[in-house]
Amino acid sequence: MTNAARNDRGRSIRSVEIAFSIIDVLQEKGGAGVTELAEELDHSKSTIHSHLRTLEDREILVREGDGYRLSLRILDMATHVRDQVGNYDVIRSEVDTLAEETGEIAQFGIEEHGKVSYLYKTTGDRGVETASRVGTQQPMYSTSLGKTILAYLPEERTEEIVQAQAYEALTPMTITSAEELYDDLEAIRERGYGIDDEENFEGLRCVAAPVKNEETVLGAVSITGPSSRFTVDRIHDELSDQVQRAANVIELNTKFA
Amino acid sequence: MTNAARNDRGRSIRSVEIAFSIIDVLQEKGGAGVTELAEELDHSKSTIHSHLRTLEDREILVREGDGYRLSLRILDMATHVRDQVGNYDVIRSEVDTLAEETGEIAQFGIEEHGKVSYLYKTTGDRGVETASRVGTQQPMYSTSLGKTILAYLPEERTEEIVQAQAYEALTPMTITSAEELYDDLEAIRERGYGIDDEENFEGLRCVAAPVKNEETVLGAVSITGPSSRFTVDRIHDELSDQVQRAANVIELNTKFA
DNA sequence: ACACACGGTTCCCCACAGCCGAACGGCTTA
DNA sequence: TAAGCCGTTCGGCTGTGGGGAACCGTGTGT
Repeated sequence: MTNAARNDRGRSIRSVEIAFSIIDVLQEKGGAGVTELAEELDHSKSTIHSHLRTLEDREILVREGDGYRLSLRILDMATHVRDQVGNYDVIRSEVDTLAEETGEIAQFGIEEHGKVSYLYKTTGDRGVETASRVGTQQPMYSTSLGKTILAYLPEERTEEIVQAQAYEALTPMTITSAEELYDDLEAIRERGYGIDDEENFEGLRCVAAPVKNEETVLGAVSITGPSSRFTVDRIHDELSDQVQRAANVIELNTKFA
Repeated sequence: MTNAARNDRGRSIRSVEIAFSIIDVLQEKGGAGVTELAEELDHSKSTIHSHLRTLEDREILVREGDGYRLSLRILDMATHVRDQVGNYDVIRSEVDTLAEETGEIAQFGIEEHGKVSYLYKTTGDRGVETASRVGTQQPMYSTSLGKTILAYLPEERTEEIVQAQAYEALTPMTITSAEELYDDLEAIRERGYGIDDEENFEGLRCVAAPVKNEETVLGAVSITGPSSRFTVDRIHDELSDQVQRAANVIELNTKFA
């Protein structure tokens, strides 16, 4: 699963690929040496060596004892990225509020590369542990965030993403065809919020509301909780209002590009 | 100040340099298109184009409307990096405590590339604004964090860094020679904590204590405040104890490599 | 104490990766 | 309709970046 040459329309730059595969390994392993990287990535030591030198000069990584690890410059990059997407402060405070009010997990996500990426997440005091972490990705078709965003993306882009999905059944409830998905998107547009009814993870339900203006969706806010506390009724009567309110506040404090 | 070929021992890989210069520009500008990048970086559009394609395939950046920006994958990388350095949770909670107790700015930093990099920072309720942000860098010789770390680095590395500095006088108080610096490092080792007496920024003083075991320094904790509230006496009598206590707690909860 | 193994580093050479220029296509503005 | 601006595609020539092998410095086992 490491090396997959997927998208071969047009050439890719090999040495850049190598550089980033090095970074990937360093991220996973949390540090490695020349020889280790060389055999892991199947390149000569000299090749890896000059790459490491280049990355070190760029201060992307640091010598740490007997190997290399990624440098804190990444943290600075992360701060910039965060601020570029939307009004991070507002997003954070609204998501935090949501988590406090409900005691559950609240999240904000956007679409990237046909998947949902989490920009911010708070775990309320009785929040269940989930796999998602800030910066990680989940499928669009199995999450309330993903489906909600999808419902408000430009038609063309929606089409593109819907068609490109592999539709793996993560639970018995997962949507596994483009048709079902289109139906659900329609339903979301009608009621204004999206639901994940144990479609991504058994025993968990989520509600999400979009942050958008007339033409663009920025992303969506969601709350996640165990089905026992998140009954379908409670979602429609109470929780949907809360996420929508949060989404509105973020919307109002966001300059759309 | 953007393109400086500094360190020419050994060859660097050009295309990787280009890729990262693109990333740098995208970080600064928060997004740009092919043509813009091409002239900014003085390369042909086709070159930039294939680089962008490569980076997009790697999901390092995303098409956003009429340009590209860095993707949220960076946030995930940042999380990993944070966790690799030390026990992030403990560092955060201790630094937070410090900031609460004093109401001022508390920080944790490590040495990277001969500079101090900030891993975590909290601004207490009356904390002054400073330039430092998480992931950014400051000189070793003008900050309490830098000098304190320097005092406990392996002799060889200390030497190397001390010699490599440019010693710019940021304020009238800044240490501007290797000799003065060596003296101060000696003083730090004797008393166990380092002081920045308006050496980095006029009107601000800092105290820092190292996090180390017998052979290694991980980094250092510091508090920063206006000289009016941070009198020299108060630093020695009271604040130095507080940073040292925090440093100790972090130390005890850290597995050294 | 020695030699051996293992990691990082250096050197040089050659193939081909990657950079450029030019031409193209799509979209907006006048 | 034409002109400008953008991203994209193409092909060719050149220099760069990848590989192999030899080197060095350090740690390890006997």
